[in-house]
This record gives sequence, structure tokens and C-alpha cells, in this order.
Amino acid sequence: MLDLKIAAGTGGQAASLGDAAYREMKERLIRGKYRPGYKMTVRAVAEDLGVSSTPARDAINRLTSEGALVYAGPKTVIVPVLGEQDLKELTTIRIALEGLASEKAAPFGSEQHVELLDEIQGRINAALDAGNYGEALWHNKEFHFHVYEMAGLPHLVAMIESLWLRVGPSLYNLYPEFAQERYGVRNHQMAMEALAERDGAALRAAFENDIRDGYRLLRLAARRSARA
Amino acid sequence: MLDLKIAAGTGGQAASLGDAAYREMKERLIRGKYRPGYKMTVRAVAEDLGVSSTPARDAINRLTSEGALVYAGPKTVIVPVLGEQDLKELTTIRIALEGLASEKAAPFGSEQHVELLDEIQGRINAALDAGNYGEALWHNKEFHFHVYEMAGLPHLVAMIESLWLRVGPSLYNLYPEFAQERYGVRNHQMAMEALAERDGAALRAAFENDIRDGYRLLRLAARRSARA
DNA sequence: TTCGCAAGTTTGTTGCAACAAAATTGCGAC
DNA sequence: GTCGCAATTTTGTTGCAACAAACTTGCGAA
Repeated sequence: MLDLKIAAGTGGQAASLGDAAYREMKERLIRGKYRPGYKMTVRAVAEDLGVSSTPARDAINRLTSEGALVYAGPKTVIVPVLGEQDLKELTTIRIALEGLASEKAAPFGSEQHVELLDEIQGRINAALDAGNYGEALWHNKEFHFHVYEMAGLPHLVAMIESLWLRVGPSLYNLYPEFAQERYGVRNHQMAMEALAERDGAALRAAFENDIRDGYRLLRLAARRSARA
Repeated sequence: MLDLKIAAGTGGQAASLGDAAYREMKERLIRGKYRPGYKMTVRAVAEDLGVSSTPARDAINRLTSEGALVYAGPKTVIVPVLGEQDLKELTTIRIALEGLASEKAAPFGSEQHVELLDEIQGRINAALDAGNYGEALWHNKEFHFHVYEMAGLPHLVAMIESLWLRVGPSLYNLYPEFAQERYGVRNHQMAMEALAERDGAALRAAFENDIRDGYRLLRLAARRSARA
């Protein structure tokens, strides 16, 4: 059991225990620590995080209002189970928003940025080689958001992050496909080239492709688990 | 002081007091009851809404995590004061998202929908004639969301709603321009025609225009209050 | 064996009091 | 009169206990 009181007091700029609990839950969600359908109870979260019920409740409430958790009954919130409809809609929104962010980021492309992205891509590949799926997903997120943040549009980045939060848990369902296909590599390569040339349209296209490729896999996994 | 306990118990599908408080605050925000910069304190909200501190705190937390309220200090949340940068960014996002929603809604256009929109437009005009600015804004929101909801994309509608929540309070700053210019009328007329013909591109253009027109006014108001 | 109801258990909600930190006020010295 | 420090007030945070609603379990009757 980790002690969030220390994290809140010293570490990552979390002012309150509720804040620390929220951040911790958010990271766990993105890292796929909780699977779709998992039931979140105030007391269980409080136990897991070593805090009392109030901060745990705060975290759950915030996550729910962002759509990272959903109501499954009058008194139960769960990690969302995304159906094909949801996946399709979220993908459409992601293309609109992440396409926008990448296009706006293109003019800020530089040698340094491309180098950093290349480094991150190296970490993705290494994690894939090591079979560490969670690490690969994490670095994949870093790759995307490093580009999105270049545009200097904080509201947009926050909205995109909340989208990733919703899709995150489902990403874990497509284990071995992701590792085998390495679908991101080509698209990421294209993205880096587009960024080097500051070509907004090309950068957008690369990211849209990446999102669509991911969607195909996700849809596959959704169908598989729907049959089960 | 209104009694939310009754609202939660009987009325608009609010399961808990915290939920009812959240909805009430949301509506007040969109209706412009609170001005930008207004400081939200737990105890004040609890007093206003006639509930204890816990549901009030819940509501403030949820609103904050959605961006409808923002942190202004270590221990203070306020109604956001949007600068020109924020306004520009939010407008860009709105065009991407509301443009998408309207385009996807176009194929569902029908005689009935256009009739209803025409009715809503009538209410906007009537409110404007009566000088009732709040009513006009409210019906304006109805007009937009009636179209957006036609597409059947609930995640998208929720995200757009959270954008309106951020801009809502600032809308009140542009009183008398809105009433005088009646900027929405032409664009809404175009939208209804496009919807009748199920022309996605035209519908998107009409809404994009509407958003941009609103942005011009908002920017004007932001500059005015920045000078003050 | 199966169905149904009742008792017990789990779980979210709410109000509140104690605590800590920040802001404000007021008093006194210079 | 002004500046600075200390006391007071305001305010967010946290933990907890009481309550209510939903769910689960198990026993008994058909």
C-alpha cells in the first residue's frame, strides 16, 4: 500500500490528498491497472490508496465527471466497457481533436523535438522487445502528447487527455496484437518526418492514421469480448 | 433559498444531493448567474443551495475537473476569467467539435426538426425583443444542442456542453452588443435551410460562422474588460 | 429441487467537527 | 501617518459516524 500522504506533501505538485488520489487513479487507469467493468467502491479505493473515504470519494467523483469512470447502476461506478458504438464515436472525436492539435503543432517542429521523439520511439521499441506492454503504452502516450503540447493549446491538450483516459483501460484488452503488429512504428516514423519539414497536413495525416490503426485493433478486441 | 432536497427526491433524475447541487450550479453558470472572477467557497455554495458542505464540495470539485471553474490560488476556485488566448483556443476547439457534430447531424434533417428549430428561433427573437438577455442565451443554447443531439453521438455532445460551460459566464459580459446585433439570426436561418436540404457542408459552415461571430463579440468584451 | 422472502452485509451519501493554512484585521511602535 | 507583526477570521481538507438503499445469502415452504 503506497502512502499518498507523502506524495501529496512532497512530490508531484498535488496540493491535497484528494488531488493525489485523483492523479494516482488517473495514472493507474491510463496504465491499464484496472480492467473494463471493474467496480469502483469508495472503501476499496480508500483501502488501496491508504486514505480515508473523503479523498477517495473525491477522486472517484472527478473521474466520473470526466467520463473516465461511468455509472453502471444507481449506486455503482465501474471502469467503462466500451462498445463498438462508443469506440467509433470516440475515434471520430479523437481524429478531430488530435488532428487539430498535431496540425497546429507542425509549425513548431525542430531538430530537438524530432530527436526527443526518436528517443521516445526507441523506448517504445525496447519495451515491445522486452514484452513489457504497459511500458510501451506509456511511452506511446508520451510520444503523442509531446507533439500535442507543442501547439501551446492547454485546453485542447486537457480534452485529449480525458479522451485517452476513457480509451486507456480498453487498450489493455488488445494485448497480443499490439505487440505483434507494432502498428505504431510506421505512423510514428511518418510523423517525425512531417514534423521535421513542418508539414501540418502530413503530420495530421500521420496521426489520423495512427488513431485509425489503433481503432481497428480496438474494434477487433471489442468484438472478441462481446462474443465471449 | 431553494430546496434541492425536493429537486433531488422528485424532479430531474438527480439521484443524490451532490448531483442536484452539481446540476443547479451548472445551470446557473450557463445562465450567467455568476460572473467571471466570482470566488466560489464551499460554505457559500452550501448556504446558497441549502445543503451541507459535502454535496457543495462535490459540486465544486466536479465543475472544477471539467474546467467550468478554475483554481485561482492554493485554496480558491473562481469562475474562469477568459483571456484572449483562452477565447481563441476555445473557439478553435468549438469549431472543430461543433462543426463535426453539425455535419454528422445533417443526414438526420427533417421537416419536424426544422419546424422545432424555427419555433426555438421565435423564442430567441421574442426574448431579444423583450430585452430578456438570459432567456435569449438559453434558447440559443437549445437551438445549437437540438442540432448537435440529432447526430446521436453522446460523448461528443457532452464534450461540447463542457465547452459551453466554460464560455457561458463570459457570454454575459457582452450584453448589449448581442441584443443589438442579433448576430445569430442570419446564421441560424442558414442552418435551418441547410438542415432542410440535409447539406452537411452547408450546415457546418452555418454553425462555424455562428461561432466565429460570437467569438468576435467575445473578444471585444475581453479587450474592454482588460482595459478596465 | 426450486422459488421466494427475510435477515444480514455491502456500499454510497450526508452532515459535522477538528485541523491547518491562508487571508484579513487591528493594534502598536516608529 | 505608515509600516509590521500578531491575533482573529475565513476557508479548504480530512476523517468519521449515522443513515439509507441496494445487494447477497440462506433458510424454509411448496
